[in-house]
Amino acid sequence: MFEADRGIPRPLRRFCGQLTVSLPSIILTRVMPYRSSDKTRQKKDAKRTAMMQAAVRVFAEKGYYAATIRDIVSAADVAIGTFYFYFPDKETLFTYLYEETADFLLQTLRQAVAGRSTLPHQVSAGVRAYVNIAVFEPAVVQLLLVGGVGALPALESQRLRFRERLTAIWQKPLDAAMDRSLIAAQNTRHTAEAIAGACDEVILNLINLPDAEREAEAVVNDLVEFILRAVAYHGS
Amino acid sequence: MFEADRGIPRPLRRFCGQLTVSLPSIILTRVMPYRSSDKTRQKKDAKRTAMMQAAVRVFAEKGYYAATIRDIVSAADVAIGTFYFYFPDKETLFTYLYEETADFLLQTLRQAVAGRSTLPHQVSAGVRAYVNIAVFEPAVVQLLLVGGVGALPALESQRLRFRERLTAIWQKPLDAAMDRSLIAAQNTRHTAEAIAGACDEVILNLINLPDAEREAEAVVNDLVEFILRAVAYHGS
Amino acid sequence: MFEADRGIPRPLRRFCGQLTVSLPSIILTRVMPYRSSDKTRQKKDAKRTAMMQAAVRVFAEKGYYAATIRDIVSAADVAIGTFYFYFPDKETLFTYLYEETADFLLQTLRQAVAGRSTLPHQVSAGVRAYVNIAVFEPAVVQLLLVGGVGALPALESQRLRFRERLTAIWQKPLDAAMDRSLIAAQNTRHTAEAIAGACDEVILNLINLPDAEREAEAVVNDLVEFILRAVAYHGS
Amino acid sequence: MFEADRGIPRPLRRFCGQLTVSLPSIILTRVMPYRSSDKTRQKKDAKRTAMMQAAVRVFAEKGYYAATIRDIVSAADVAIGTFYFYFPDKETLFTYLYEETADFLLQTLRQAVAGRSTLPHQVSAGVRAYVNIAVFEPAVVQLLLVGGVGALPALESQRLRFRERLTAIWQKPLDAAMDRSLIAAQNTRHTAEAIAGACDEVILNLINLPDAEREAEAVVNDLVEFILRAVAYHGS
DNA sequence: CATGAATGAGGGTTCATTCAT
DNA sequence: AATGAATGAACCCTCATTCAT
Repeated sequence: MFEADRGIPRPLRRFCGQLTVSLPSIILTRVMPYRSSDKTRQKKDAKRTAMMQAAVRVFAEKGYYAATIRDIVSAADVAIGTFYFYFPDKETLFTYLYEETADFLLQTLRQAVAGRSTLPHQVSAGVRAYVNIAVFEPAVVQLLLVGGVGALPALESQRLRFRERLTAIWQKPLDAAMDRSLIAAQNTRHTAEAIAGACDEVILNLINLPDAEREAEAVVNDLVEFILRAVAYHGS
Repeated sequence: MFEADRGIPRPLRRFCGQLTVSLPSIILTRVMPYRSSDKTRQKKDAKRTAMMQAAVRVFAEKGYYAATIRDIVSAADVAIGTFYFYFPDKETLFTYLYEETADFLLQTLRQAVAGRSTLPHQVSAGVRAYVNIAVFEPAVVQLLLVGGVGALPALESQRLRFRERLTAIWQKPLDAAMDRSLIAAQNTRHTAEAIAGACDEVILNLINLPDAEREAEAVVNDLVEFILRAVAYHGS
Repeated sequence: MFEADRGIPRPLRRFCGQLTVSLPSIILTRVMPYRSSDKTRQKKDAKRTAMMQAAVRVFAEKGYYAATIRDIVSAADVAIGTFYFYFPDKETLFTYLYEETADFLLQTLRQAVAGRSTLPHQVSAGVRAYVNIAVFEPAVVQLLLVGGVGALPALESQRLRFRERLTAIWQKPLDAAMDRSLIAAQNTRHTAEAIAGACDEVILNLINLPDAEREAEAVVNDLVEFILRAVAYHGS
Repeated sequence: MFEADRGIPRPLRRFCGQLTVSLPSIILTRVMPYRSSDKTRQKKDAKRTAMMQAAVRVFAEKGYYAATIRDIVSAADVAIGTFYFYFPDKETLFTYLYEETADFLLQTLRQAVAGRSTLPHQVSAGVRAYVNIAVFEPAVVQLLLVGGVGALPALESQRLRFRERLTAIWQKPLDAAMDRSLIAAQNTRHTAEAIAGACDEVILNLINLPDAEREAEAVVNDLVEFILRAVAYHGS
């Protein structure tokens, strides 16, 4: 059914594969633009990025409160003061990382979905993109789904916005499909929420498996089929 | 389709309505068995129960780290020392409350599902029970889905077990139905995970609504339909 | 000339002598009224008072910035946490102590002056009161004149108000005397400032002497004569 | 009475007016003598001087502790490292600036007084010089009277020496006048202290006024009269 | 010479926990 | 049983100082 999709995620996969290294440079570098000697600045940016990577890992693993600045700086192998040279404080950094990470995830999903024209392809691309990120950059998913839950009260609204936007990504193609009577009549908002929650749960379980990468393909297929059934899709 | 279900949740609803008061006495009292004069023990149990109720509320609202012992004792209107008379420490209490709360939720779902014989009734009863708890005892759901996420590292395995058991509740009837070819062939494990995640997300969103109670019925219906479609149920 | 004054400061002296012990109970105890078992409260108040005494000493000796919470608690022989049980934070405590100390000093001067009817007696009583405090409770004077200078920006206005009120104490009798033509025509505001500054300087020097107590009498006399000459007092 | 004085401070006034710019080069340049190519040295000296000016301003405004090296270097528009090229450390610089500033003030007063032959002229010239500095170089006065109070314990003896020398400047002409019976018999030490303190207080209040410059003349006159009355001067 | 990234001791503050009353 | 004063480890953060470039 989704054979046509097989080719789709290749670039994403490769992209995500790079992510392990390059994600930070991609999602974390457009910070505070400032000029100085080019070399110095590049080095500084590189270090900031490295520290952010470390911070994402630590926050993802321990959650906001349990993660201490000491944890982060020792993960980044720098001194405490260095942290405060690059970032104003723990809360600001966390908020920033959460936002950037959410943007990265949402953008990736959005592009994956937007690039397809039929619902099955859209669902397949979206799920596959999500799974790819989870497998190759698990810290991203963990930060969003675990590390940021029950953290700062100030973050709660940010978290809700993330859920909202995530839901919207699914709801949009559903509305389009319902308009064209390709899926059953339904409250697409609730459906979209349910899809988002379903993906999260399955993917979090996937991450915890010893060899997530091998299971990924099956998970993608099962999730896609689950979703297409759940929305009652009946091809043209 | 689910008219027959209407009667089902009556008892649960009444039960849960009481929960606002009695949940703690119900789910929280089989603690550390010890004997003394009957009256004394009863009084003591009542106090412990009251403190646990307070603790659940506080933990659910603020999460493990942000909730302080002071928050809890002042919510329970006792002194700090009293806390340590009844409980060994913060972590132990939280772990215990999480376990008890999980048991309560799982038991309720399990019973709701077990009491029905067809998949639609089972799904309907399960979802309705979950929604009921969420609406009438939101702290329970919040503690399990929010307050306990990213909290203690020690809790992570407990959380996984909870997810496992929650998934199992859905998987069992699915396996039965698949055996009887009432649903499509599928990886029921993945399906069950997806259903659990879907319910969580939709219900968490429900709780955040201003008048959750009024929306509850629609949410139940949408979720049940979503699930039955997702498992590709085709009546006998 | 000031023989009549000889009797005056006796009570003050004795009072101030007690101050070494009782000043805290006098100037520092009308804090946050709250009730509990009488004994407990008394003990708590006593401890708070003791800690305030220690804090005054440390702040007076080292100044606001150089004084650390650790200095204060070790001077009071308690743990760090105890400090924060009694006081909200360093700045609040310092501000409070400064205010209370200023009130005590000003009130004492004001009463000394108000109790006399002729300018020489007023000047004599005022100076003697000031010197007494300086000799028997040097920390009070040091806190006001040294420890609080250049401390918190927030304190600067408080310090100015103190100087203002101190000046006013001198200016009032001068205005009265000028009205009755007992002193030369002059800008009493400037004169009062000058008197206040003169007293501070002489008294600070007195405190630094090895045996301030013995020198005190001479200082009082010299200061009184200085002031009476400076205002050009000519007896009835 | 003091008309003859009018001419006296002219040069000082003009000098002090320049001070706003040139004081640093005047009081701050005889540092650590070392030779190199003349031009280089000059440039270096200029930079050091500029940094010292900035430091005086910052220290005067914020006090020793609240002033950070970052404040100073950003006021001087250089990098942090540059600070440590010119000065060994914060404390040494402050101590040095305090000493230099004190020398400048004392020297100016001493010269003003030394240049007159009668007590009224001496007092007038001294007060006027002090007021001039306060008005045209307030940072100097503020550093000495505020920024250096309660700062470093190590500075305390230096501060006492400054007070000592300041007092001596007043005491010397008083002793001379007393020898010639031009003033009443008195403890000139105490009188000199009182005068010094009186001047400080009045002048500090002057600085805080919105337009100190306009008030300056009145302050000078009032202070001079105050002092001459206080020492009981009776013209030849 | 000048820079500014990097360091880490040390300061203020919080909060789980203990224990005398 | 109940209280709440007392404790101190550990947290976040600042800032004087160093040193490679």
